[in-house]
Amino acid sequence: MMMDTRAYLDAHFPQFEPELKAEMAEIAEIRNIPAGETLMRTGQNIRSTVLVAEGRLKLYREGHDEGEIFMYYLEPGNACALSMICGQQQETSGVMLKAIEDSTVILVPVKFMENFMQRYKGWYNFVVETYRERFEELLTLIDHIAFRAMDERLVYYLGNQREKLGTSKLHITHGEIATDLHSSREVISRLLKKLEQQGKVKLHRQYIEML
Amino acid sequence: MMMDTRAYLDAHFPQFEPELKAEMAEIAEIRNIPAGETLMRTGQNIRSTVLVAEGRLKLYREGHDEGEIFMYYLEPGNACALSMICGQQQETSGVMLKAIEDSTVILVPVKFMENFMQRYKGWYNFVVETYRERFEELLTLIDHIAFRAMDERLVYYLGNQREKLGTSKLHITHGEIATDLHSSREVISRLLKKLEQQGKVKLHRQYIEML
DNA sequence: CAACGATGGTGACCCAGGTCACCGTTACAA
DNA sequence: TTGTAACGGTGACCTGGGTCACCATCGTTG
Repeated sequence: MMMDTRAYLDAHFPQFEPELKAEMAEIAEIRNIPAGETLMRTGQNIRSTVLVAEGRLKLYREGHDEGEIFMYYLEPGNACALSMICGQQQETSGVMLKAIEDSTVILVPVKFMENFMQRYKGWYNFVVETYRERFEELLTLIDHIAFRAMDERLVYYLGNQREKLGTSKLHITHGEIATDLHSSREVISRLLKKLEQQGKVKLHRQYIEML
Repeated sequence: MMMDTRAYLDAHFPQFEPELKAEMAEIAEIRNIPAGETLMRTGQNIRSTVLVAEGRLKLYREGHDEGEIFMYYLEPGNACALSMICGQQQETSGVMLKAIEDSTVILVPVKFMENFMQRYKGWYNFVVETYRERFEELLTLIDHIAFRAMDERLVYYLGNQREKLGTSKLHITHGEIATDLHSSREVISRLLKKLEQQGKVKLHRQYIEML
């Protein structure tokens, strides 16, 4: 189904003022991203704020030499906090955005940010709230990797997945989990088995059932 | 030396519009924090944005049960990004602010934030820039603890200290470094000695000289 | 059906770094 | 002067988790 910018804004950004949505519809660009594709921000400077209209994307922090770590999901109604900030300079800051479902994003050139900020409370609140949430999320990530052991991180990860994906049958491979937690498949397999013995999950081929 | 709010603003926040500074001087509160004192934000909700006028503070992330990790310094002219966000709800988000020098902060109640944001470009730019810098800093922290080994983190830490403190004689104990990196004194001592053998630093009692 | 790739299980091994125990040195206070 | 606390050094030991090697199972495609 093909929708136009205004329809997406109406559907997922109800808190925006009608006039704001009208202005945005004029200037924004729509982009479709097929599942699996990554918007690497490692060189290509995004000069637009990214609003998610459809689908689901995963945001990763990339290590200096190979390796990555999962930060958080972006869903319809969310925005990429980084893309709101990075705009002015082409700082790329080793972050990777990957679509895990076919997704649609709305790109609003950053040059309008300041103007919208001053004229629309709906936009101001949205931006502040976005920063706040992502900041919290990064702090949570920091204390997980700094203070928690892998088994605890795994439990948290699985809980998070269930919540975000809205199902307790997680169709995710051990290898993917290992990538997201920046660990290795073997370790994740071992820990999962331990969780199964504790009766917290049930392992199946291709998916994990949470109990 | 006792200065008033306006004098501090003139000294360290030259990018603010004169009218903004005038308004702020009316409503802001000044607080002095002696060296060593901590503004724990674990329960006490800061309803004000914290601007640093004098001194130097360290911001830590606290672990769930004891333990902490150093995030970054706040210096005159900086603001605590978290205090800009957390304001509305009393979310405390396990962060600790510790003065390492006698410090003075300017507290601007958050209820003025939105208003200033819309009326003063100087304030808007300051806030956006603050978010951007701190976000970057958190991302850097994340990839250090996620991807780097302790020796590399130590080197980075020392370089950072030299830069921020403006001297290559670092008056800091091994124990403090261990706390900041969330490691243990013995490990830091061993790694420092290795760095000394590599000719990168010279160890003295009470301070470390960087070469 | 055969072959291959993706997935997952398992044991053996290794190592960074956390912990423990203990000691030496320096500074400062009683 | 003598405690005493802070600081720093060092060896012994342990463990979480990363790595390697290899094998089993399943689904898909030629």
